[in-house]
Amino acid sequence: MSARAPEDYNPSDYPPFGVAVDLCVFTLHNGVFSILLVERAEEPYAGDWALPGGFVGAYEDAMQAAWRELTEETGVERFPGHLEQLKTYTAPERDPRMRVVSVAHVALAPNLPTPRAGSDAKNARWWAVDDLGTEDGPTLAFDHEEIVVDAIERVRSKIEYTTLATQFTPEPFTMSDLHRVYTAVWGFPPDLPNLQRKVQSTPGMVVATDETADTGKRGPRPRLYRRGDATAIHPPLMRSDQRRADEG
Amino acid sequence: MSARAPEDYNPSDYPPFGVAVDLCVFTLHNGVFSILLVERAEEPYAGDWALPGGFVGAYEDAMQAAWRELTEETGVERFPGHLEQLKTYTAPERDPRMRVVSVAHVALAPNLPTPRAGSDAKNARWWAVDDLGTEDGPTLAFDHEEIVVDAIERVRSKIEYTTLATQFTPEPFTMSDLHRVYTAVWGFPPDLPNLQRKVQSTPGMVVATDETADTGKRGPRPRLYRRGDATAIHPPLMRSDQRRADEG
DNA sequence: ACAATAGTGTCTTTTAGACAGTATTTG
DNA sequence: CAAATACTGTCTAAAAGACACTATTGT
Repeated sequence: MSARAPEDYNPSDYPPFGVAVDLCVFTLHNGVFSILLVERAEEPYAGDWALPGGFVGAYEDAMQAAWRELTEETGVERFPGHLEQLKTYTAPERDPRMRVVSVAHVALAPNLPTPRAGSDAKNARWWAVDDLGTEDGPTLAFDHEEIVVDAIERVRSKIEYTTLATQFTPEPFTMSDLHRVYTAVWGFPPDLPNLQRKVQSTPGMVVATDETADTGKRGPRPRLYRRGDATAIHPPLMRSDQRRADEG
Repeated sequence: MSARAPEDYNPSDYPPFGVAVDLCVFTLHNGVFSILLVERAEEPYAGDWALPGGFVGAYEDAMQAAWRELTEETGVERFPGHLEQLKTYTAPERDPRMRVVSVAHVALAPNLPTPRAGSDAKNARWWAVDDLGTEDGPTLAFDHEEIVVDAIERVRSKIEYTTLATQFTPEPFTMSDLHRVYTAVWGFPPDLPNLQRKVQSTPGMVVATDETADTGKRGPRPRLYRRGDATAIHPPLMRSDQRRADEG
């Protein structure tokens, strides 16, 4: 991956860089934990799938650039979810055209619409996270596979110790909705009664409304909740045994 | 902080950036949780204290640049500790001279020597983390105060759920040494017997040697340990009640 | 002998995890 | 009324937290 330096290379050779933001936008699409990818129309990696993103402008920081790209790429007026910086990828040859570093971000939102393919002549769609890396899944451009792997792990672990799971479901929501979020993101169902106990005993994670939902299905009408002010779950809500893949 | 864009600004104006790495190097200096800062000799911010760092070269990634700076700035041959990326800071006006983004890193190591002031005509020293932000502490240049705050929180939280605390003490070490690490970093002493139980019940966190240390002091000779392969502590070791400052 | 330190054991409280049981609504 | 769903309650096991107690070594 690393480029070979010429013989007369002096490490105080500081080239100009392009600085880009890349976005790992996650949602629950038809209940399936999914990520937004765009199909590349041009070389390099034409036909492969890439993270949406773009360059940081002269008068904005990376976060502003990410918000800007987010509304452009998802086609929503005001992106209704959460955005945070993930990590910066800087391998010298990550883009064969020029030296560019990518400040990757993670975004979460409920129920985003299927992106309009025609907006800028790029094909864009949701991919099930579970299909990535399989033969049903996309081939990823650049170092985007590495970025996506990091992003998925970030989301899966961050809903353990923060209230971010509530960002995946529109308000108001039921406890079953939240349970579906955890199940979709983690890939296995936590115990619903215990989840409910934990969520409700975390001050400020959710706020009960006095309304109930009409699910159309039989059974009692479930209570509706809204997001609270709290950001942390303490102590965390853990995916115990299922968790054998550790990070540093 | 954000620069005003001119009237005719087009966001597809993508200027060249400088890309730097900044280092938050932490150690236990005489038992005190400390960070390495260098005094600036030139404008801007002459006389203020800054994080060590430098530009990323043409043929290296940020991690390589950080390792390079680390050995240069600490004056050790091979830096004996842990290094990881923290976050990237990209505010347009963070450096008044030019547009430069900083990929900040966190480094941890045991007992680093006091840096030689004369190496490159810059004054460099360890500052007690507790003195930062007080009148005994340094004034920080650029946006380095923000970076340092993020870095401190990263270290304090990361020794909860990883084995990184063992990076702060030379091998071999005693359980009291580890206890001193947690005490210094967190600012309060966890219960020693419970800490010991937790550390020893985490498979691969430490490996007992069959040796004991001669402390010079009275009391039994404590057993010596080395670092194990494990990186995660699961479930985490938490700073319970003392922890009222939460992060997102 | 005494004081300081290392390390073990034990008791209590809390929490997670599993799951039974009850209530509510629709077909 | 049956079936599915929402939700509460209960039991058990594990872990954290507090702290007593024993053992070892130097003064």
